[in-house]
Amino acid sequence: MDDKRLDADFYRRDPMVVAQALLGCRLVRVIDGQSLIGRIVETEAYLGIADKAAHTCGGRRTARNQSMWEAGGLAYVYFTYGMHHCLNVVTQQPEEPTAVLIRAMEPIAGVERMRDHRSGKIARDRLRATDLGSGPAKLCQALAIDRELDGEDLTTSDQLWIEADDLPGKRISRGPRIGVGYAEEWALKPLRYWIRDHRHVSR
DNA sequence: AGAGTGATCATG
DNA sequence: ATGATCACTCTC
Repeated sequence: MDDKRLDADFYRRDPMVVAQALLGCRLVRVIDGQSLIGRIVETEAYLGIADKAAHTCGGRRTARNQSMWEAGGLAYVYFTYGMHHCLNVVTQQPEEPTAVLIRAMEPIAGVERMRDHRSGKIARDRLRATDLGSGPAKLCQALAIDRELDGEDLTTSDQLWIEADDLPGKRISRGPRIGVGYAEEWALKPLRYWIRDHRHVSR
């Protein structure tokens, strides 16, 4: 039953490769014995020390970003803007601090529980299907992902992992990453990937 | 287009 | 200690 779980070899590759390979895969979050599942439809690659948009730019190593310095296959969850969490998967080898940001998902299972988690920000009856996973902080809220899951090993965890899957006939688009305007020449590099024309992509 | 929000980090 | 920043979201 676990044969589709992505293993360490999947994650220990170039983040640009992993970012594209993750499109269509299933993100699984188990909470209180219930499985919440979303299909990944949008990602961004962060290329490490040289990447001026990455948290590890210039070799920065802090308490927050420590997970990015570990081996590929861990979760890197960070907190920002005083209220939002975002989920990354760590890629490559230890001391190669690269990662892929999960930017959007299509809710697949446990949708009512996701709505519960998202209610409060938006009144429950105003929540549309695309309000559950069409952004990195929205999907973390829907899946109840916070810093407690930072450093979680996605290859062995019973709370959070990713399974191989595909969307037959999907087309991949790419473009500049969102929200990294400060990153100078790195701001415009096409390191954001998404499934073309998919409803649940952000923006 | 602007506000909200507080952990995080570089500075000193 | 302090101040600036922020891989975002919501509402206007």
